[in-house]
Amino acid sequence: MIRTRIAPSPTGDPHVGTAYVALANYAFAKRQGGKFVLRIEDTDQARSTPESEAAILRSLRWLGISWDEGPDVGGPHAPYRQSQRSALYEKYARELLEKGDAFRCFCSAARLEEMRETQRLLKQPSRYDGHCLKLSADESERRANAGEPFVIRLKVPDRGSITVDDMRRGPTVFEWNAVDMQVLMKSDGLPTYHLANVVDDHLMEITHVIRGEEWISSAPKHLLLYQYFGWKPPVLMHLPLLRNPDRSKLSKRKNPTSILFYERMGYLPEALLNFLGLLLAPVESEHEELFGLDDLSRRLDFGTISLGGPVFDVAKLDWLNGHYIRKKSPAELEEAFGEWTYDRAALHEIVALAQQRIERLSDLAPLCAFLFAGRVAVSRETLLSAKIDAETARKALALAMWRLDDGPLFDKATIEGELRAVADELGVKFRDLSRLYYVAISGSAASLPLFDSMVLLGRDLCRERLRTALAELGGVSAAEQKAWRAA
RNA sequence: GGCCCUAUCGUCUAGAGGCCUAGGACGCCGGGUUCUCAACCCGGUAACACGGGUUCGAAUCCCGUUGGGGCUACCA
Repeated sequence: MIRTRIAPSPTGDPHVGTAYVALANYAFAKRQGGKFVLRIEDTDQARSTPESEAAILRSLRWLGISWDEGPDVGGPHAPYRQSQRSALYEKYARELLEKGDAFRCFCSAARLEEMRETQRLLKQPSRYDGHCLKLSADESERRANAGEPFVIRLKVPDRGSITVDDMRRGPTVFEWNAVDMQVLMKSDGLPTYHLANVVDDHLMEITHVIRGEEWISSAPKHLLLYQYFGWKPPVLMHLPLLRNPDRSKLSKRKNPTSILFYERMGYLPEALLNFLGLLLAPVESEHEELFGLDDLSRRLDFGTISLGGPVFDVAKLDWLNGHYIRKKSPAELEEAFGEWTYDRAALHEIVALAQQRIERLSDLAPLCAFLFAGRVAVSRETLLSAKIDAETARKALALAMWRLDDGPLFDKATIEGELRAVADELGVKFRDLSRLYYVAISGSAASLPLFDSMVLLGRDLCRERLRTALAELGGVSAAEQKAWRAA
């Protein structure tokens, strides 16, 4: 029985890359009557949030992807949330420690940093130097008992090599002396991805690990863990990474990456699914181009999948979306629009906000139109004012984007607080800066109240409008980004 | 810097030594249809990164160069 999994980390917006990998796993499992598991990798306590987890589950469901086992539907290998499986990882880490396949490391961050710097200078691979490997078992035990903080690292051989086999790429040889002695247990007692992932994949009987290409270089560590535990490793398949138009790894700095964005923008789930599917299962003729989940399962073939990282081509997505919109009956389209647009309560709110600002009923729709739009047209002239020059404006937009990105909440108070903080940071009055935000968000300097509008629009659309306005003013260079973020 | 992956039209790709004067789709351009615009139909533009091999024959195999990407955390 084939068993695959998607293991998202609930540390932010549901990413289209997650959907892409989930789709590959789902389709591969279903194609041979296997099971597809969803597991939440929330071992990063600082960054994981329940809001993010809920959004990821919801987004995948919205796309039409379902799972046989998962935190919400349960299953024979529950729990499916790593934060609830701590005892397991502790047990296995202890086993490695006892067998001498792992060791406690008491090194300070400063020492490790210095070590890496030296290694780079000497043109050597970055790798733990084995400092704490020399500690005797007694001393290691004694220091741990004395309460000294430590991590547990994987012991990696100094010589020899390992071959990683990939369904599409075939074998790749890695020299052990270039593989780092990865931390398996953090000082907070929680496992890192590397340990948790191996333990869970084994326990959950995952037969095929289909994941992004960024994991290739840690595959040797994972395989070594399977060896140490005496477990049969899964078959590996590394998918190429989705790219920005400039070919770098798809990132929200340069592109909308959140599934929520595409949903709010008015893309249909079947269109997004088809688009992602096209990147996984190429077609030979135009007659095969339109397909759904079942067809993807039938056609997916990792043996021939293209390995050049595909650019996320929104123009093609647009075309597909148009196709699916036209294919609907008017009644279906009406229903889709109803689901997409604001609910009754929000509509009430919108009308209330507009009421005092209109003189004729016919003023209502134009005033509110920006709330129903994806992007709005902005120009340099309307964005800038006598009080705010282009430099200040660019910085104000960039800072607003970054501030609004973090934090689980996107409510009125949060937005107001963050935007006012930007004004303070720039040493300008918020009143002078507000016009910029009004134009960026609504397309006009005369509009509905800003913070309310932003809540209604949601984080994803707001971020995209700020990004669009920023691009109109010339964008932000890498150097500026670094400097501004540091300050 | 080190290690690894990768390379066909602008983009997604077909191509598994002769079927390739390299096919399709999106985009773009032109035409048709039409009360406008879309949609639709027809046509066009456009690519095997480069250099060496192997072979009777290479987009396809090998090596090198170059380009792109990833990893290099007590993040995943």
